[in-house]
Amino acid sequence: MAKRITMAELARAANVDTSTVSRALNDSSLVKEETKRHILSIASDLGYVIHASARNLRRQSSETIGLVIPLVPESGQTISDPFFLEMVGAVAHAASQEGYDLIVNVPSAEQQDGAEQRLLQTGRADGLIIIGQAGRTEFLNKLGKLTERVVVWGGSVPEANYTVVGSDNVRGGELAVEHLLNRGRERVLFVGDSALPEVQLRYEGLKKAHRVAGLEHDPDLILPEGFGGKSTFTDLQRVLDSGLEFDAVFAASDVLAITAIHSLQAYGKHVPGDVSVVGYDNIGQASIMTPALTTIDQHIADGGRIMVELLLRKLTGTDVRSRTNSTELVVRDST
Amino acid sequence: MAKRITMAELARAANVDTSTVSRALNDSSLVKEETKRHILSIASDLGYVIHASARNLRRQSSETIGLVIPLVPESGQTISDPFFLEMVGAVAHAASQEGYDLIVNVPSAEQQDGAEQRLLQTGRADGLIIIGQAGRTEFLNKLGKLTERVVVWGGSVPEANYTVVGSDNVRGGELAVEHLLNRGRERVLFVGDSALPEVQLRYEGLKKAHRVAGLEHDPDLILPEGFGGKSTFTDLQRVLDSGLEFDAVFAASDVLAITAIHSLQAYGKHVPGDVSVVGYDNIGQASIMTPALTTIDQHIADGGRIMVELLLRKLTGTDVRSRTNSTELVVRDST
DNA sequence: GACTATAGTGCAATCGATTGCATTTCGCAC
DNA sequence: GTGCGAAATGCAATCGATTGCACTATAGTC
Repeated sequence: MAKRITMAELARAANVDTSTVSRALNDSSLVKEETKRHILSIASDLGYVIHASARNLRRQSSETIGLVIPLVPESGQTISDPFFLEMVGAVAHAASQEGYDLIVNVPSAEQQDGAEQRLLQTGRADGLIIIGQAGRTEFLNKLGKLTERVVVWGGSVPEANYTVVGSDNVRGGELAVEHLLNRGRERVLFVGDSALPEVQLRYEGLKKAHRVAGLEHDPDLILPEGFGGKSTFTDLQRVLDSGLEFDAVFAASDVLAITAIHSLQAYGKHVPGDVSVVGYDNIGQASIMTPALTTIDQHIADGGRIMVELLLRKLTGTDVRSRTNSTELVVRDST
Repeated sequence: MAKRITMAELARAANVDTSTVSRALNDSSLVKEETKRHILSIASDLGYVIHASARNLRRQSSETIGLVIPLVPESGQTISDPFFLEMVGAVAHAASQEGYDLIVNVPSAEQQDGAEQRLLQTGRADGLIIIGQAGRTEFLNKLGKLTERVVVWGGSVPEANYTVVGSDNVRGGELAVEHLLNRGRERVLFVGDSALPEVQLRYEGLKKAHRVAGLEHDPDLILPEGFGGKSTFTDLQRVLDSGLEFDAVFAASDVLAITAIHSLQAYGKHVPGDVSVVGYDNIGQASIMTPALTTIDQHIADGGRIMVELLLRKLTGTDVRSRTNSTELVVRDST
C-alpha cells in the first residue's frame, strides 16, 4: 500500500500543526473553514488515512463490535449451522451500517469463557454480542455484573441480569404446535435438546399448546437431538423402527426439521401426508426446498439489527432492557 | 470489566520496570526465569490484559485478518447466501486457530473499492482476504500491484497478478456435465450468470465435457441467473412454459440448483426421473434435502484454511503462488 | 490608539506498550 | 579483595493521534 502517510507529514505539507490537522479531520469548529478545506484537499491528494491503533489508543475506544459465537460441540453444533451464519451476516450488515467494524470470534472449547474478556479488555472491541447462552448462564451473569457492554442472543431466562435479545420461544413453540393440533394432528414428536434454554422454552410452548387444546403431551415423544448433528438422521430411523406412533414433528430448528423430513422420506413416509413437520428459525433454505418448510420465523435479520442497536445504546450509557422479538408462523407445504 | 490494569501498574506491583514486564510477557530470554514467574503470577492475580491498540501502535501490526465480502446486489447476492456464510465460518475458524482475529467487512455498493484500502491503511488488518472477484478484476489487479497482503477467492483469471485461491472451476463444470452425459442425458440447461468469472469457467467446463463426448452444447440452453435470486424460480417456470426441451440442469451454485429443483417439482417434473440436477459448492444443506443434491464439492472449509495459510505466509514475506483446489463430484439422489 | 473579547493555531503532555542502549548485579577467577 | 564478562534490569525514546492550555492574530469598543 503505497506507504502510510503520517499525520505529522500531512501537517508539514499543509504548513500547520498536527493539532490543527487533527481538529480539521474531526471537523472541529475551532478550525477556520478555509483551513479545513485546505487540509482536507491535501489529505486526499496524499491519500492520507488515519492510523486506527493510534487513534484508538488515545481515544480509548475502537469503533468495533465483537461478535462471539461460542459453539457447543457436544450438541453437534458447527459454525456452519445456517442459523448462526445468517446471524453473523445480519450483525455484520447492521454493524457496518452504523459505521462499526465487526470482529468475529469463534472460541474453541478451551478458550470459551476467556474469549469475551479478552476482546473487551484488550480494547479490541467496545462492546460484545454473544450468540447463544448454552450452558453458560452463570458465566454470563458474572459477565453481566462486570460490564454493561454486552448483549446476548438467546432465550430469556428469568434470573438473567444481562441484556438478552431473542425471539419469544414459548410463544413460537405454542404457535407451531397449535398449528399442528389444528390440522388434526395428535401425536407430536418433539426433536430438540432441552439442555439448551431456547429449546427448553420451545418445548414449554409445545406443552402449553396441548394444555390449551385440552390435551397432554406424551413424554415418550421426545427425541433429544442437538442442533442438527448427523446422528439425527439415524436416530430418527431408529425411532421409526421402534414403531413409536406419531403423526407430526416439531423440530427445535430448521436444520433438524430438514433432516427429519429427509429421514422420514427415506423411510417411505410422506410429508405432509403421513407426518406433518414444523421447524424453527425460517432459514433461507426453508422456502426453497420441497416440500417447502412450515416454520417459525424468528426474524434473524431484525434480531441482528436490534442487537447492534441496543449495544450501541448501551455504549452511550443509556439504560436498556432485554427484548423479546415476536415470532411468526409461516405456513408452507410440510404441514 | 473490573477496571483495566495498565502495564505500569503491574510493573509497580511487581517491583520492576515496565520494560521487564513487557519482556516477561513476551517470554524474552533476557528475563530471569524466576522474575518471569513472579510477574506472570502477579499479572494473573491482577487480571492484567494487554491493551491491543497500544501494542499494535508500537509494533505496527494488528494480528488481525480482514475478510471482505463485496456483494453484487444486481446479481441477487445477499450476505445470507450459504456459500459466503460457510466461507466466513471457515475463515473465522482457521484464523482463530492461528491466533489471529478476524474483522469482517461487508462493504455496501458505494464503499466497494474503498473498503479494502481502508482496512489495510488504517492498520486495522495486517492482510486481507477477499471473497469473490465479481466484476472487479481491474481493481484487484491495481490492488495487487500496491500490496502483497491480499488473497482473493475466485476463479483464476489469466491476467490476474494477485494471489487467487479457488476451486478448479473448469474441471468442476466438466465433472458435473460429464456425469450427466454419462447418465444418458443429452440436453443440459445451464443456470448461471456468465458475467461472474467463476461461472464463466464452469460453463467452459460444460462445453469441454460436451466436446469430449463428441457433442455440442445448444446455446439456447442457458438461463442467466445470479446467485440464487428469488426470480430464479419464476424464470425457470417461464422456461418450462416455453416448451424448451431439456433433461438435465447444471446450476452454477447449490442455491440455484435447490431453487431449480423446487421449481421443477412445482411444475410437476420429477427429479431425477424427468430431469437430473447437478449443483456446485456442496453446501451443508445439499446432503440433507430430498432428493439429496448431486453437486461439485469445492471444499469450502479447506479453501478457507488455505487462504489464511497463504496470507500469513505472504505476511512473513514469503513468495506465494495462486492455488487451485481440486474439486470432486459428489453423487447423490438428484441425478 | 489603547484595550478587550474572540476566533484560530501551536505547544507539549498523554494514551500503553516496546526496544536500543546504558547501567547494575552477580558469579567466578585470580 | 579486585577485576571482568555475562546476565538482568532500568531508562528513555518512540509508535501516531488527541486535547487542555497557552498563545497570537483579528475584530470590535470606547
